[in-house]
Amino acid sequence: MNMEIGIAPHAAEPPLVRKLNRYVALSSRDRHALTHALSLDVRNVRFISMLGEASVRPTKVAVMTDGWACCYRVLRDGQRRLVACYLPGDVCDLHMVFAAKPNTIVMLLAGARIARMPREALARLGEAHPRVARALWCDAQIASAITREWMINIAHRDARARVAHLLCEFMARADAVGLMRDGRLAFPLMQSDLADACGLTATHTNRVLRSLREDGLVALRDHMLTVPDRAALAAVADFCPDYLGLDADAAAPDVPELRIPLH
Amino acid sequence: MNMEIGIAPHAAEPPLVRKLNRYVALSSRDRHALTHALSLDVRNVRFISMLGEASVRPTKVAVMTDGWACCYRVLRDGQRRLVACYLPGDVCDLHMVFAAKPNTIVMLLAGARIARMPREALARLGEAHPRVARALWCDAQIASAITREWMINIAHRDARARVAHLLCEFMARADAVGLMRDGRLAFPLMQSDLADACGLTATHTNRVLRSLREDGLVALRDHMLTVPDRAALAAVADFCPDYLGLDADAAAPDVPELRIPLH
DNA sequence: CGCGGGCTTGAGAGATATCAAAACTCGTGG
DNA sequence: CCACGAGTTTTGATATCTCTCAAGCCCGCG
Repeated sequence: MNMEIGIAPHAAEPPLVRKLNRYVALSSRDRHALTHALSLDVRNVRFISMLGEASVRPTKVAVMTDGWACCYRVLRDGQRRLVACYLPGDVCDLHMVFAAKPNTIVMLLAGARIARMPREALARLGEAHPRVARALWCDAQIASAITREWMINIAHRDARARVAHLLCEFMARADAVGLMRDGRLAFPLMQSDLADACGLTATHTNRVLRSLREDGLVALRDHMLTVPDRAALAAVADFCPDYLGLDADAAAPDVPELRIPLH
Repeated sequence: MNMEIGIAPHAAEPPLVRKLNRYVALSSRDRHALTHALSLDVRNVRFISMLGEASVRPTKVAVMTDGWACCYRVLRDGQRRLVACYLPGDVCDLHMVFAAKPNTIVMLLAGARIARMPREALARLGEAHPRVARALWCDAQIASAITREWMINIAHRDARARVAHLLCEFMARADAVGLMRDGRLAFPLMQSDLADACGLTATHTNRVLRSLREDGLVALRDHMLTVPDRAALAAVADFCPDYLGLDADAAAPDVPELRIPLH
């Protein structure tokens, strides 16, 4: 039934490859090299678990292949605050590789699968495949843009809009990697995680979710997020997905000139 | 009187070069190349003014040489929210160069000076000088870490601690580029900018500043920030400067292996 | 001297936090 | 199969921080 068989073995390409290919048109050699590199060290995560150890620079870079992960900032009193979430195709810990003293940790949620590459391997890949390197810069900048957007969300919107905005973002990102099934998304975060990401208390997040549910905008039950009318939710959230860099066409006009090696 | 003459013409090196040299030990050829590239297009800013145009990808990358700049996220209703501030040595708009549709604008404050490099020139520089490229990655990741910290600040701390934290960060960064003069810092931001960066209203920020002033922690007058006891302010703010990557020694252990070209 | 932008202060409203407890879910062991 | 218990969600009542609106003040500038 798969009519794409004649075109390319796309199904075999990891989500990261497909994503990067949207930012920068990669050659088939580029894609193969990255796909291969991502196939050498794959790990399945049965239960929620930490990726690496707190405050030590990872020697490998981890890429989500399946499932969800969360990045927490660890405060000095031991508290944790959610600062990012990762879906398939996202690089989890590049920021820690460059930090002298990483102050974040990544938690892999149950059911996640990651591919890991030694940082030297990634570096060599970047040198041999400059378009891949450029795409990784784009990706890192988009990750940054997402953080900025979370900051704006927390600083600027009221609780209802915050939660709605976060959910819209998750759906947009999930959509881009084919995780949405007619308005439904397997959603492993707890309400307290959502609260944390929105700068709210769990109690108040619960009330907000109820209010959204009562308005028929959102149903969150059994680890399943259902949004009957995404446009309506986006209106509540003032959500504009441009920052995610997802619309393939508008993607970075193929300007091959800006490159900075990832050393 | 300058006893450093015999060592190196450090004074001539732009702040960015000195900063990058802390992340990655640069060769003198690296430093010269970057210094030269930063000397070709220098611009003085008399009055507050926009860098580039809203939502157009810059063709040149701007680097602060002197003074202050602010980066705003532009919301759909035309409002602006402060998402970053730049001091000498900071790259202003690299994130816009990679974005398909930049949603931020950079404002240069009166008295700022910037150096601009065409992005192709930066790319070539990165290829010819891999250590510079790696340092630019580090710098971008630190910029990201600062954004994360602002997010935590807004989400996690009360108004007093927020303002104190932001001021601590500014002082630490200013210190690193030699802008502090015995506990005093020329401080061009208005209270409403501070408020914006902290996710507070200007009114409440004013009250917080008064409270900090009454406790003898902060004096902000005549565009001059005075902090008699930085440790005391840091305690109020729960400030830990590690994320700024400023302590030269702890800086990225010279691991030359991770490079991704900036294409 | 008058004017405007930024700073300061006040009073009241409102959104969100805090504290507390009940209801529900799900895996586990008896 | 049921009971248990930990973790999660839900609800309620109250406290409080921050916002909103409004006015006065200060100072530099035309």
